[in-house]
Amino acid sequence: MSCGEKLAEELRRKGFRVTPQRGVILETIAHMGDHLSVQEVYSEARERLPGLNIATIYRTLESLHRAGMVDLFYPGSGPTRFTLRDPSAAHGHLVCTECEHVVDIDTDLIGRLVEEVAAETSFFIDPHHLTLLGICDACFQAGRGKRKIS
Amino acid sequence: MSCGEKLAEELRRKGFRVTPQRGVILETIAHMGDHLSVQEVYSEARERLPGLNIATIYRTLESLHRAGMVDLFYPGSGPTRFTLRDPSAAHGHLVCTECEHVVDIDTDLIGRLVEEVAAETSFFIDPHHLTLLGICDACFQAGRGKRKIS
DNA sequence: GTCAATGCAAAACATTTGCACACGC
DNA sequence: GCGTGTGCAAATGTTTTGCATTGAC
Repeated sequence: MSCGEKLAEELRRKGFRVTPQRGVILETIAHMGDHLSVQEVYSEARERLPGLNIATIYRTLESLHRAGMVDLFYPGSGPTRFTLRDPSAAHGHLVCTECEHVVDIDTDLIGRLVEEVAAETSFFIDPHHLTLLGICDACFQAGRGKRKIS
Repeated sequence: MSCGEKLAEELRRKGFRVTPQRGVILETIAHMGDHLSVQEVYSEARERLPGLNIATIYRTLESLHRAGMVDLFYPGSGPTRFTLRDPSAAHGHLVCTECEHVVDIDTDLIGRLVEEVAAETSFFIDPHHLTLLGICDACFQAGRGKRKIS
């Protein structure tokens, strides 16, 4: 059974209907990997299913989100992006404001950050939505951006 | 000298022109406090200067940002918000995804988070853009949202 | 058969831009 | 007077919505 089929089954198990559109969307997401935008999935999935409408991507994504199968995150600029959720692990993103590159954050580090903030503020960071903006090492080495509080 | 006038002078000192529009915008920001959206400033400032155009707010905001006088942040949903920068202190926001409420993060805590991430990933979080999404204590007590990794 | 999902088109919303004119410095 | 800043209107890009139809269960 392919990754896409497993996801389809999970979606059905959670009470959502599995249509050909959703099948193709899941298949596409499974093949494309993380940090996807709606447009990216749309372009790719429409090749497999030409009549597919972009509103369907948005609505499917909302269903997947309600089903707890994808996490959304908001890079500082540009459209919302999303990632298939691994239920067993926290997941976060470092977004470089210079090169737009997205890097995943280590699960353990997320756990520590969540605890640290919770201990001090009684605010519980969503470990599936953790997105941090800043400067990546490559951009810093290249002299773009700065690493001091100005 | 009012807060707005001080800000106008700072802006002029940094090489930007101070127009009546910018004066009113600065005055308005100084009175309205933190976590403002463009629309909020626009509504308020237009009462003091009726012809004011919303594009001017956007452009002024960009100038203020280039001048290092305001910081932008991106709550999980809704428009970009901004805050006057206090040059002496880091500044971050906790945004509750249930009630949309925004709380400031303590300067020391930000410093520790920045260091912790930097040590482990060689990625430098921008301490002026730090925004964390999650569940606030009030919403958790009220039974909205959850505090476990699902 | 019922109700959720889809396609289509239009609307909503935030933000940006081109251009002619105004005005701070 | 030079060049930045402004108003206006239009364009852009993302996301949402109403509505009739389709199709999964």
